[in-house]
Amino acid sequence: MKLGQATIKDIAKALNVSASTVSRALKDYPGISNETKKKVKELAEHLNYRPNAVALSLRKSKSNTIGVIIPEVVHFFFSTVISGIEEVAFANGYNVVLCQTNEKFARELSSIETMLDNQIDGLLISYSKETEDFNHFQKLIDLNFPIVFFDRVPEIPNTVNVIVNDFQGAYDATKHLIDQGYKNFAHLAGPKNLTISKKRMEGYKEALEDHKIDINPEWMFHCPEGSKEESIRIIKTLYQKGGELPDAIFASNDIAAAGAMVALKDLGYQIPAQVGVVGFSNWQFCSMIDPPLSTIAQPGFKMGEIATSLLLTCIAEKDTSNKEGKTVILDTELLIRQSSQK
Amino acid sequence: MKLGQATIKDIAKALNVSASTVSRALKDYPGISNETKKKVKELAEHLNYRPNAVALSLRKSKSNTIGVIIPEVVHFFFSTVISGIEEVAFANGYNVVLCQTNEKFARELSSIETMLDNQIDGLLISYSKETEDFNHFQKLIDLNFPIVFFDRVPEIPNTVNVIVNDFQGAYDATKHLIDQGYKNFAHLAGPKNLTISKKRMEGYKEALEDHKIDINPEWMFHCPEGSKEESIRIIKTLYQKGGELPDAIFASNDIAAAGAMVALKDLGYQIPAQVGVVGFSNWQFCSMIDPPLSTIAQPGFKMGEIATSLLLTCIAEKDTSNKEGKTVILDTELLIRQSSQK
DNA sequence: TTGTATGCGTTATCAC
DNA sequence: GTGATAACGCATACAA
Repeated sequence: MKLGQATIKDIAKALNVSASTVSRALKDYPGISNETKKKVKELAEHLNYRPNAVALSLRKSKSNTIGVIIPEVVHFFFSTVISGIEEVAFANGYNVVLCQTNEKFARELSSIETMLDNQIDGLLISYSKETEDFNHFQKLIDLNFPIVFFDRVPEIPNTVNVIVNDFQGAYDATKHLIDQGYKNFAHLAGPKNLTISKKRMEGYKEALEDHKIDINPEWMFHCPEGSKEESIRIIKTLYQKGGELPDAIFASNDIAAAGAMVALKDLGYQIPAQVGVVGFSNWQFCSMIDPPLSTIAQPGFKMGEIATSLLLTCIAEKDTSNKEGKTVILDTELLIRQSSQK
Repeated sequence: MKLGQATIKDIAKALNVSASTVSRALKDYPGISNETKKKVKELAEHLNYRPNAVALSLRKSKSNTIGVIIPEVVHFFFSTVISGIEEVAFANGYNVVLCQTNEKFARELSSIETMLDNQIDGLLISYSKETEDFNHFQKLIDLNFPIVFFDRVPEIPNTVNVIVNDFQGAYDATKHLIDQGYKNFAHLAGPKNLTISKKRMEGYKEALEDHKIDINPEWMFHCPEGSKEESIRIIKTLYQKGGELPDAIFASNDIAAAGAMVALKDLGYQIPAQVGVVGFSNWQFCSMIDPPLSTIAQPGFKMGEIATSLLLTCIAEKDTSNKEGKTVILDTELLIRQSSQK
């Protein structure tokens, strides 16, 4: 009895019945006398019997485990999503194995391999910033393997995705700045290969166009890192040049926005009086910094919940060859704080 | 060939050899002709053969998986620890299954059960705020099951733990406030049943005693939630009473400290001129809020790395009945920002 | 009502 | 050099 783990065999031996009888008794199968049922259950209880999930996986070719791959746990938004995932998985008897890629493509590949080796029943994934080739996903999809993408979704057909309405969020943020009376707009954009970056930029552009405001391409900055330091650098360089300068900044993530604020304050600019700033994601710090940062809230927990529900459905319907894609789009919410109220 | 997963049997059949031959060929066992080795390996490559980890677990009674139980992923410190854990686990061929308890005791119990059912090789755990009874841990320890506690460690003998020097960190923080010339000290303490709370309070007290400063018991507040709102409530209530008031606050976590700052600013107090504040943990937002919050940095990533290394050692030495406990204590670092510089 | 045989994928232990 | 068999823990088709 290693590790106190009693097996069906142990029970069978002790009771002088066969293993199958024990197995059936434990699951209330018909055709087992109440007496043996009782005996078996009592002993099982007494020995603290718990079925070996590994053996079950092998037997049933089902692990009741889903894999989750995300870029970084430390990212507030993703940690929120994880909570949502865990909640639904747990409630449905599923385990969660987690890998973070640290935004590395190689890590993404190897994580998926390992998870498949471990016979996960399905995969939830938000891919890395380095990922530009989607073959590894395509293979899984071709095999009809249950997979749901969230937040960062690949541009391949017939996938199941959960995203937020990045376009609308960016549009709302930009429109809000316009409504506040700001005139000259700059945008700190995310990594080029992420759809979310593109959508946010499109939302930004469309809001400006709808209000007949010129888009200055020199005031669009790509921030591959997405770090505070990066945007401090960018904003300082821009504002130190002098000449005509933006009085409103929409950043595609809060960290970049916070960096911009640091840079602006360093240079002596008043926020929001002279420059307005809006971010994206609603990290915890947004309400704590000075001035509090207006931003677009994303429903991370909900995204996790929905993605997991969809995945469980995919798993359940795996054999019904229903290969249609589907994309759930969640609404964002504009949170107006001081950084953008002129 | 479901899901494209070829098995050893498939290879054996295709090559007209036995499964054992294939198994041996793949692992370069002695006594296999180079020719068959080559044939087997080529076909394996071609079929993209990958060993079924579940079958291996069952066969070897070893899953190469470790369980990690933490209170909350959204907690910045814990997410840092996770990164450290993943790094070391990954580098050593281990998988990580993750459960968060959301600070619930019941959830902690059921998570452990499920993980054990899944035959994890070892457990890394930081228990919930609700956990006051350690029997579930004691059972595992009695069975010699590999388990390492981090950050929040139980008061039971012969456990393996990784913690930070909470006492010293709190002492440093308090001494720093004293050195800055603050006179009247208040403390926002953590949940009573956590050792870290006690240690931090002890460090706080000892620093005051060492400098012959009176400890006002009415200015020690327990913050079971650890939320911003909670400390706003506490601080507002305190300062609105009037009379003699503290001019320095040491909070046992950054969120509470940030809440205190919000409350103080609302009431019109100048930080750090009138009141100094120091937190604990060094969340990301500390450097972004106004004024930037002085705090005690904890090496979360390193904690994760060390805890995992220790666990892997425990797993390796499981049979050598070396039941000695061990506690690794990591140094903290005082980060002096504006909130405490008079 | 219960037992026997078989298989999930792999490998260790014999045997030839 | 290679193959047959058993075993890890469990569930189930088939017998009895």
